Amino acid sequence: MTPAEKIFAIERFQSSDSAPLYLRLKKLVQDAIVADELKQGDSVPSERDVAELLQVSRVTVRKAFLELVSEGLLVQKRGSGTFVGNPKPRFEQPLSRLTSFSEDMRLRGLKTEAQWLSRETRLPTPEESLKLSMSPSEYVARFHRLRSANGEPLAIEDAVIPHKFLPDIKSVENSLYDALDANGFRPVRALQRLHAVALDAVEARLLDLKEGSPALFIERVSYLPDGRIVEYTRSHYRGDSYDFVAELNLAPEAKS
Amino acid sequence: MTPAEKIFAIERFQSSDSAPLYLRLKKLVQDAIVADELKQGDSVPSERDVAELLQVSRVTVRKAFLELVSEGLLVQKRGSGTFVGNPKPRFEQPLSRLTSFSEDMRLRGLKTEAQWLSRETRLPTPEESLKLSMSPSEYVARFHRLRSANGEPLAIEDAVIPHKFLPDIKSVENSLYDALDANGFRPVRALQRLHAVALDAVEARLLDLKEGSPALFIERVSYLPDGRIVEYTRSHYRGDSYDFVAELNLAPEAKS
DNA sequence: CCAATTTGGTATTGGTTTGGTATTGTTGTT
DNA sequence: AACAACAATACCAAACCAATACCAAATTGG
Repeated sequence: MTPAEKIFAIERFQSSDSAPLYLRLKKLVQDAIVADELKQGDSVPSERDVAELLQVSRVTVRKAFLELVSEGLLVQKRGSGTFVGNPKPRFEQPLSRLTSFSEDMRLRGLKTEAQWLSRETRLPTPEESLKLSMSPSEYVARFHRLRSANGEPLAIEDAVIPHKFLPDIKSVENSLYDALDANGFRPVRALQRLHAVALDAVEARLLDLKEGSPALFIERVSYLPDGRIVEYTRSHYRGDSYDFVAELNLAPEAKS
Repeated sequence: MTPAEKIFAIERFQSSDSAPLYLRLKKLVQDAIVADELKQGDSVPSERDVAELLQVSRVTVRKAFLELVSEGLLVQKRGSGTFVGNPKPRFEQPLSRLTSFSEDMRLRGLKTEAQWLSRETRLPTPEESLKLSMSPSEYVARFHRLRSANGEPLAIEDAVIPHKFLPDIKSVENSLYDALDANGFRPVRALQRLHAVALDAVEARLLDLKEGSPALFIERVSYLPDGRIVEYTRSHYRGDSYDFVAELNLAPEAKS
């Protein structure tokens, strides 16, 4: 018996409960998530498979899944499947702010400029497909720019957005998030990964530095409320002019 | 039977697993690397050869190889072939957790080592006085160490604590926060500032890198519940092995 | 040096799997 | 009797998987 068959066991589903079938299934999935039997990112059996396991129609399964999707517990993608979403940020308190470069600079009172290196609609690279969880045949909008503040180049930013969230790439003038917001697709959270790198010749020239100079490399994936990935951005921040500041709180589980 | 034929044996490839062919092949290669059957730099049979061995199309093999390439496990060169890459593990630290290096590594189940570079009580430098908001005539305890995980140097840490919070500097064996906790002075929050730097000759030698290699420089000031500053630490994390990860939430005030 | 060969790289197509929608029938409630 | 909720069947379309065919860089051998 596979884990999925265990979770979607007809015995769990059939109960003395007289609730409608779709509500019972909904609760079954909720309980499995709470019990950590289904974790974020896990794939859920297809609607047809669940329908067969539980001996109900696929539309009944669908109705249950749709409610879970609207609550962020599940994420669905036609042709791909159904996956457990991330309904709640892992940390109890927001510790860092999700802002775009423009907003960040504005908050600091700096005048920003952006030089377009590339702004185009094209197909994603395999790596971008993976990070964005999208089909390689689905178009993306790419915004590649050199960001400066007070006339000084500070960062190279390479953002990739699924085209469907930003049909008019010309609408992005300064703030990427403003443009996404205008289309009703503002991200609410993101996962960011960063480490130090040495700039290659091209990057160094753009940032007015020597090849090999240290830079902060940041890779970010951001999410809509319903769990869909809306942005994948890679940035290089020059090491000598850009500090990231974070205010931290004690991690409760770190108590020894 | 050559080693390659053994690795890419159709028996290993065919399994009861119902996963797509390309994912099975991907896993086969990953497993061979983990088992050290394929080592860094080894050449991998050509796509056509693997396709023939496993009786699938070359594009199916290609799809598996492309994902492995994007993850750094394989490297491809047209006309030359496919080789095992250098998938060195990268350590990750959540950027939003206030933990010491020891706790962080322990949470990951890694064996950590620390080599003392310096552990002494002395007067603070002017910079340290400023950061700690203390009198230059007040003693501090300094803990300067090279931190490693699994035998590999990862970070240089230079922590300064006002002496009054840590009278017995010998009590710090592994975790600085454990020792502070034992004295009732565990920090509850911190302000951290980070950017990329190039390692100088001394730092580079400690971390087994070339002078000028990129590193992440983190400066942290942490606070007791009553607002007193309890720690000022400067660390260098090598850029090639250490990722910081942050999960972010939308800043409400950033709405435009 | 150059043609042939080997290798990775790309475009296109068709079948299958998956989610998405429309419509219809049954049952309970008002 | 009318209506809403529940649950079904049937059909549509996006995405994935896997194939064939062709292109081009790099290597090899004469």
